[in-house]
Amino acid sequence: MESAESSTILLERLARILQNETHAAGLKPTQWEALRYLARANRFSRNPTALTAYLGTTKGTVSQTLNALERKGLLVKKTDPADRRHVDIDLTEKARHLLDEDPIHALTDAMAALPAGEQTDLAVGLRTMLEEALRRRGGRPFGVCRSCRFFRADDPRGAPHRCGLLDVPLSDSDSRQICVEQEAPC
Amino acid sequence: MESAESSTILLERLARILQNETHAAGLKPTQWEALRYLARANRFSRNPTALTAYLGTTKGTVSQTLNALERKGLLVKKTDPADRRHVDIDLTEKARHLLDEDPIHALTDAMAALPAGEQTDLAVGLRTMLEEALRRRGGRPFGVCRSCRFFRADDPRGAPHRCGLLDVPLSDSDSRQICVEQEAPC
DNA sequence: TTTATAAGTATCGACTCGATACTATATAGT
DNA sequence: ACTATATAGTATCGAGTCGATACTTATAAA
Repeated sequence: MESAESSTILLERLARILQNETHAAGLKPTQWEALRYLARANRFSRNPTALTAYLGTTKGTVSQTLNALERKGLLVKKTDPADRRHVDIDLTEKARHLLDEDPIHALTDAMAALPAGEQTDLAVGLRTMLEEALRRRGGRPFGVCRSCRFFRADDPRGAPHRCGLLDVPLSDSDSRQICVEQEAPC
Repeated sequence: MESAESSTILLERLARILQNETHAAGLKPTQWEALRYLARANRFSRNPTALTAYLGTTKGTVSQTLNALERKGLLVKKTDPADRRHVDIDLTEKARHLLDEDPIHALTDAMAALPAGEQTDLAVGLRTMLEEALRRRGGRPFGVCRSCRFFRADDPRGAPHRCGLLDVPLSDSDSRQICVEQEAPC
């Protein structure tokens, strides 16, 4: 179909132009994207493997990107004593302040200026395309914890909520963050 | 607005993942994009400056990309004798054959699989976002010649059509190609 | 004839990206 | 317990992107 092809080209071109707009504060587009993810990910998801899946790249590349961000003093890595293969990443205060000037905000403004209907339609189409792209490469959508089929609200044992998959207690703020393990309800 | 922010993040993430899918046949995503553009551009638009505007990058970068493609035998540059500052780019047969295996085809299939309504809505939203992004950086949308306000169909002087801006004759196939100068009717 | 502008190229440094090879660490299979 | 084997990350390579800056020609304007 002709229009599918032109939409595709539109999407590719828009993708490129938007990427190139996010060269601010001495950070590369990928570095911003990593920072954004890490700021929104829960404690099971702030590690190189999860970031690799999210970015849709390879672990080698992610390792380099994380090194670059570490050199800039934007994050700290620490090894999990329970399983010394695991690395946990924490953003620094500097990184959190930097995220206030995220160049993506200009894009959000443009998006917010769309008529409400168009905005929803666009979001639906984008999500479908993303899910299709992820399905092709065997990736995960990375939803928010609360929306997971393993999420158990109002845990009887003290903690506000609980993860039925990993069987760990969850705070209210945990439940609002992105999780690698998230799966849509069946 | 919350949903504007999540759509933005969606778009950024999709952008990245799609870009990374187009690493095929030893070409980089940018090289594919340049090839695609050059295959669709008319004779006024197959030059480094137009490509720079289309890609939304800088002329230095484009110069390098063109050099890389020339080394691979995918294009030929030639200087315009009338104005020796101008360079015209021609794709080789090799490039045209390569475009048949353009990795973007997989994406087009995904787009074509969307319900017709969603597909149109997505296209509308994408176009609006692209125009807004271009407006911000002072770029041009690069429409097809026929849809230009300077397009004159059925030229009395022999040639099928004519460009009212550059005052040159246009063939039928010219009129279906992308033009840097294209402007929407007022 | 200067001077300005336009079109491209060359080079630099930091970084991405896929690929490959490698180092730990943990888990299964026997 | 002992050896596969899988998992999580890191290191390094080569080609290329990308913004920035500086530069060369070539044309146009004052």
